[in-house]
Amino acid sequence: MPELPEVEVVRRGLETWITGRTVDTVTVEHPRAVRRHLAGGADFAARLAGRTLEAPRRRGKYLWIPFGEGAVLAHLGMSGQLLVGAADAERQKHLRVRLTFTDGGPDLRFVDQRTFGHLMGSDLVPDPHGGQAPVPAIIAHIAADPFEEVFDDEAFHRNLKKRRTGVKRALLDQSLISGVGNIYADEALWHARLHGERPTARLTRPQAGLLLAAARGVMGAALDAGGTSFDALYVNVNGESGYFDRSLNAYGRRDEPCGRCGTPIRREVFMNRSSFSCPRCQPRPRGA
DNA sequence: CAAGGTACCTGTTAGC
DNA sequence: TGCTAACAGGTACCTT
Repeated sequence: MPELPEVEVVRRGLETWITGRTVDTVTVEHPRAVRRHLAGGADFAARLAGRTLEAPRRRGKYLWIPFGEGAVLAHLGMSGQLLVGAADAERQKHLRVRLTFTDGGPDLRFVDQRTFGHLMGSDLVPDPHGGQAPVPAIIAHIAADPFEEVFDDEAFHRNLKKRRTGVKRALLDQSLISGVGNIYADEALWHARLHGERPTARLTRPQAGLLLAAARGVMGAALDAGGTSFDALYVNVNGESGYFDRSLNAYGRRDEPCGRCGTPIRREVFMNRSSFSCPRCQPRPRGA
């Protein structure tokens, strides 16, 4: 599933392949792919056609390609792919949007099986979190991600203290910290030896620091490995899957021994999804 | 306003 | 063999 590292791999691929190229045609193959572009698919296409694309940018799991005062914003959802390939390549079964370029070179395709992803046009506004570069207005509520210079570790801890929720919920809350999804949340919690239902209000500053370091560590390692792949759904911009799942310590490892203490990893259902943790290293908080 | 539940989706796999 | 249920889960939206 595309979380921050996977989206960054896609961004880098796009940077190589589409920066400076001018869009020729835009074909929306499925209206759901542009459902958040409220003016509709025809408007989406019209806003993009003829534009020269600048270097793609990213915050958390959101990716955007600026052009002048606006941008095309992408979220890959669970299964979205942005594929650069030969303009005459076979049509993918789940092709949602296709862009061709005036140079006649490789096209750009948004392919998305489960359709949770989307593309949309958005105006750019000054970064509400203090960054130098403008950001799409529609993601103003998305927090900086932990690899950004403007991410404030102390503010993150202060915000955790103010919350009345569990630490995994907080990690998945993109308005507190962006880019972390279910997989890297479980991995970061395992490294920090915290159960996901530990109340954020009682996290010490060292614990919060350890958690941030763990999140940066696991996502950085995944980025170095070129993104994680658990099934054929995630493919980077060049169509090649990344490999990282062997490095996972908790996620998806039910009943396998914990890498620290050997206790079988447990699976719990939380927020309608799976959570994996070590029963010994990450004991449930009392009363939870 | 914070917190938490749920709809939205489709392909694969486990189980009977 | 064929069917059904569970599962994968990010985000907007809704209710409390």
